[in-house]
Amino acid sequence: MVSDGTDRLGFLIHDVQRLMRKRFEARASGLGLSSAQWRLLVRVAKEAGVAQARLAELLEIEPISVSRLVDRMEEGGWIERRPDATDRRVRMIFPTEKANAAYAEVKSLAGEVYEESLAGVSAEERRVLIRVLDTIVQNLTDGETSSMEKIKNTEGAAA
Amino acid sequence: MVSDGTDRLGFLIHDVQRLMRKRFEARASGLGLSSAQWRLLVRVAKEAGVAQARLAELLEIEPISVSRLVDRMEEGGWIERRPDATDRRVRMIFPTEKANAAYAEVKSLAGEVYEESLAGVSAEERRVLIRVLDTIVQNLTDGETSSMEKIKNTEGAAA
DNA sequence: CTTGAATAATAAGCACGCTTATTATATGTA
DNA sequence: TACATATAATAAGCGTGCTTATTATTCAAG
Repeated sequence: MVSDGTDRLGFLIHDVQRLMRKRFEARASGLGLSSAQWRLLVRVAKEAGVAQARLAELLEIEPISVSRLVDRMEEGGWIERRPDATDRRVRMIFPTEKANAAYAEVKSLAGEVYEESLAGVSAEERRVLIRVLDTIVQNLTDGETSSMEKIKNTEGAAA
Repeated sequence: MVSDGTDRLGFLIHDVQRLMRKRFEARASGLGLSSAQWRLLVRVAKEAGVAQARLAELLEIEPISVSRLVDRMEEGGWIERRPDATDRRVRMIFPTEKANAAYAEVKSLAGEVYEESLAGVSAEERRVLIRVLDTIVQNLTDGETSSMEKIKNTEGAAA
């Protein structure tokens, strides 16, 4: 059945993501914190001192994306880089006082955006939404290292 | 404590969008068509000769974003710009033969990505997903115009 | 110790969204 | 007609993701 609406899934997800980001950033613009920066900050708040490479894993983005995001966040005074005593390649990332002070406020602000988004959506529908989105992430994350990576690694790996 | 998972909504939507786009572009990379270009192509296929400004409305992105997207798609041979006889400001956008030839293939390719994403998701859950995403788009689109006169809640079925 | 592979971070440059500003053309009004 | 305003498209430049390549450092073998 093509008429169940799933043929619009990509368009819908794309629109929802863009609109939610826009709405969040309109709210947070006073603070100078983007939604990508907020995502990173949440991780750093939970694991102060985390290495950038680990952050890239947690956020599921590439290390270079973390690097440039951290550049801007350091400029913005949200985080700071400190050297790791045991591995000089590593930069440990810590939230600043400014970040800790703003954390609760931004979190509740994000919550507001979620509530606005979900106006008129029942508790049961919300549960289904979250469950299905979790499933999609798993479906798309699993296959990521199963087919392409294996092929790619066969060229020089277990020689 | 409202631990229904909606506090992760922004993160989930963001991840799903990124993963779906990545998956689609991995499939379509042979054609050289990105997901943004595919979205535009769908519109142009339905309304050949549409003006860029109208495309911006339909896609809900800014005219400048359309302008640069169209630049790349013209270079890629997917669309062509033609002058409008009655308004010299306007560039009418037409799909090329290449686009028409690839259309069905890319559409089924997008469908494959949706199916992979939704593996293990029941028909009922899919219906809820699409309905809720539609609701979110409406919730977030309404407030955008900042107009005072909104005709929302026009759905007759309140529960 | 030395060599070579792996890892952490970064640089360069692209796609696609944005805001703000500019150019060309159309249109409404005095 | 002439002028002011509106509209279509584009330019410049930023943020955030990416791929590919480079540098510094660590680690594993010989």
